[in-house]
Amino acid sequence: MTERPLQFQLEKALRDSEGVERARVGKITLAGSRGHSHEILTPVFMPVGTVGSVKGVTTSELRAMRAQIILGNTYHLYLRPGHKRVERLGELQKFMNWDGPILTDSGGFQVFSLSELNKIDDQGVTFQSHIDGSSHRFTPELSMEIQCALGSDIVMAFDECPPYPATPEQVKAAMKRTLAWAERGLQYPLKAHQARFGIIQGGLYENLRRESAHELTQLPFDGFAIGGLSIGETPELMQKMARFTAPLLPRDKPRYLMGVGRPEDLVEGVRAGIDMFDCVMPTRNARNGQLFTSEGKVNIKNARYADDPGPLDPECPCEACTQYSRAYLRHLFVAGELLSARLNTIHNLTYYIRLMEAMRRAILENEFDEWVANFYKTRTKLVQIEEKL
RNA sequence: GGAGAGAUACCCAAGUGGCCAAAGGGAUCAGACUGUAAAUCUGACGGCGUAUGCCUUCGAAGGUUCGAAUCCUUCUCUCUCCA
Repeated sequence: MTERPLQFQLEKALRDSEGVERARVGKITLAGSRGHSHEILTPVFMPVGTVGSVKGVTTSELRAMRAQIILGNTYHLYLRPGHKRVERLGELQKFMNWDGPILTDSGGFQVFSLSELNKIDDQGVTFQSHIDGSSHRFTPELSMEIQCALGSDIVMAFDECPPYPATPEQVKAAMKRTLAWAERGLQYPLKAHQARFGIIQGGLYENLRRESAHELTQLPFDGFAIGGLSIGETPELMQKMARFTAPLLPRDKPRYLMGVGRPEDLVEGVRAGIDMFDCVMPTRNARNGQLFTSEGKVNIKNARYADDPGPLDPECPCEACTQYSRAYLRHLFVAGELLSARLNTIHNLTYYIRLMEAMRRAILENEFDEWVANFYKTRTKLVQIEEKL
């Protein structure tokens, strides 16, 4: 009897005031390729490495900050350097020298983000490459073929992420298509170690989310993702939909909120009952000079840090915080030094990963509510200081 | 000493009678960023005001004109070439 490529052990779940299971702690075990299994402690934040690189940092740096799993992107790696080449070079894990697990996004998000360059029909999507304008056709089958070649540990279904705002009819059509594509993708054989996640769509319509979850969870996926959020709606609406959708997903499988988000969105996501998150925010914002700290966000380019000899975040153990001053980090950013992007990225990812670790600990120690209250109190410290000035 | 060119906002630089508080770039200041077409994008950038507004500015002083960064006179300074 072959083991499933993914097993999820729910260690603890807290109930909210209405008795619904919410914030939870668990352990994902992935079979892994080449006989190396992986364990992921949840809740977890997954750094995004779209083109086979978490921008600005090495894989040894990712290991040092205790990143447990990272993302790669099907569409981007298919275009460059080509999934077959990656496979020849030992699959994505070996190619990028990352010994941990990898989740690949299916290219579904690019249906949304590159919407001006594509045409969707029931069979698939015809893209124009953002690199050279050449035409490419993606189908659920091709997405699976590419992810199979990449050898990722978690394979995402190829979905359609409709834009926001969209009419119920549009969202419903995308949701139905996502469902049909999910079933087609499941027919495609993957490697033995590869787990599959389905993606719930339905926009901001509760009935569509419910229908999507109901249908999709009948299919033999190893985990379920909530897609189609954080695409322009307010954070409050996004959080509300995540909170609505999370309990619709099986309690014995991982729940993944795609593309989210700000630190407070992660807190609200965990509180809603989500296990996995990914977002470009810590890496992209790092390159743009916005840093997340235990006291709130810091725009390191601000003039007020020019003479600040203190650490970026006194509570952070990362290299940027322990070895350099705010004044120096600001100088690096203003001067356009590459080291700025690297140190900022190391810091933001460290902050995100430690945030998840802290939430996991708080849940296990039955202190989650207090922890959340304290989170909101301390992270507004900078804002309060500003208001006083 | 002779000939020529020039002086515009923090810097570089357009502008040769009204559409000019003055293009563009840089610097500076601030903001945004949510399954990465992003080391990207947006805004402010003489002063005051919420503002249609008012005040001060294009080397200096004076003049022409209804109106001047723009035309005239003188002065100051800078650069290039020739001696």
